Amino acid sequence: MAAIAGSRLDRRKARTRAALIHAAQTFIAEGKTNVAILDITQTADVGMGSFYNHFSSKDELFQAAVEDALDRHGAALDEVTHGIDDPADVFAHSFRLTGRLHRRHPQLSKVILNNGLGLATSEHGLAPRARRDIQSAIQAGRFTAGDAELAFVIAAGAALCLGQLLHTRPDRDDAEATDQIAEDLLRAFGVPADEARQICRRPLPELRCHLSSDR
Amino acid sequence: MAAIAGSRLDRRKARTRAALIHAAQTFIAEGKTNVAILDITQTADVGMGSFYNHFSSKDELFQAAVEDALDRHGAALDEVTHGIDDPADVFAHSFRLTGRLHRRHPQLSKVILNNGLGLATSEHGLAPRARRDIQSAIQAGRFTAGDAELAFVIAAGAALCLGQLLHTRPDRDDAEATDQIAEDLLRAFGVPADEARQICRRPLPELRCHLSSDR
DNA sequence: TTCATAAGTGACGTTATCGTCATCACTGTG
DNA sequence: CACAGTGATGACGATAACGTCACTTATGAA
Repeated sequence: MAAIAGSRLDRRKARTRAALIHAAQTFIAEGKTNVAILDITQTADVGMGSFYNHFSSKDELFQAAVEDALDRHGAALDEVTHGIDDPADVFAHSFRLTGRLHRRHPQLSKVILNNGLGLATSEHGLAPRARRDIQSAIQAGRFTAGDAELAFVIAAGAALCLGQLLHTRPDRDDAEATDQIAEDLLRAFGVPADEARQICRRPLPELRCHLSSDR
Repeated sequence: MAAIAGSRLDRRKARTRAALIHAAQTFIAEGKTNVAILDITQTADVGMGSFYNHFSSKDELFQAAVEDALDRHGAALDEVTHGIDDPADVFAHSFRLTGRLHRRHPQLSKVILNNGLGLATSEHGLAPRARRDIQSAIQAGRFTAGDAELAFVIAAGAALCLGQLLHTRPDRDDAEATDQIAEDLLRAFGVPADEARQICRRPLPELRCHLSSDR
């Protein structure tokens, strides 16, 4: 009866729901947020009527789809940065990995970018984690920025626009651009220049897959 | 026959077109991009049939509405910064005035934010002006940033997320937050700290109105 | 004054999307 | 094996938005 088991019936329901969410993410990734519900259910390969067993409106589905995508990525970041002590390094790791995500997982990236700024102030997904990391770094004296919220604004904006840049200019080296911006941000937040450079050159761990498609 | 005159008939046509664009901007500002064409024409106080005399689709109208809004703001910025010599100061002026716009002209601000990241890479509107200013500052040796494009990414992202923050947290002082971020950006781009602070405390000129509503 | 043209108008037939509902399929239990 | 419950399904009527078109009004030239 737990969330995991639920045995069969629950699993079937979850599968249908996941198929709908994944279809929605596909459409979002293509910028198509005006698709008909019928199109969504056909893409998800479920019956039209099934839609209303799970969501009462298209907006509700899209919202769930975005939350799903972000929670997956956020959880993956938490997993990877779990053992890092230096808060500045945690921030840098998260930023650099998120920057690399735009090319490695274009669908997830576009889900994020299409919802864009709304996510920056959301209480779910990446924003609260980023705020948490920045706050930690300030409290630990690693960042000297006075206002964590403004530091977050700069970092979030850079992350979003960087994603846009990487999609628009396929010729640009994503890792190089991401690391350069991460370094700039660290300096802007008060980390000494040489140290910022060193942190942003450390090797990065692999991130596990995050989209519902990546079973 | 010039763009200005066109005498009467052209002016009438332009008025109808402007009414449609303004109506579209109103809806965009409310986050309503799914409104029916009939709603738009009613808001614009023109006949339903008139719509197709000017635009062949809703998307076309919305695109025109966004371009209109941005061009107005960009032109206003150019006007105000025309006489400033120091490129870093031009950048700071533009950024600080754009930050203040979010509260002073919420409608225009929301038009920008709703289109969000797409604008950052657009060839029209604010993006090319910002790139131009940053490039000038780098060439003049005022910014030491190596890559103008990455500097632009950080600045554009900060401007957008700042707008989102100011709409989400009405309690925050918009001028203070904007100037603080402008100062952070100048430092990130290589302007000495004390100079950055000084530049971002200079008094600002008034910006003329920019929306088609503000005749 | 008369005519030609450009723009404005809204009613109307067409099309697409919605959301419901009766029914079916699957699951687990007694 | 029969029965109850939960979810899946797609056809269907209702609704809403679309885009056209025949007509009116405004403009400017002859």
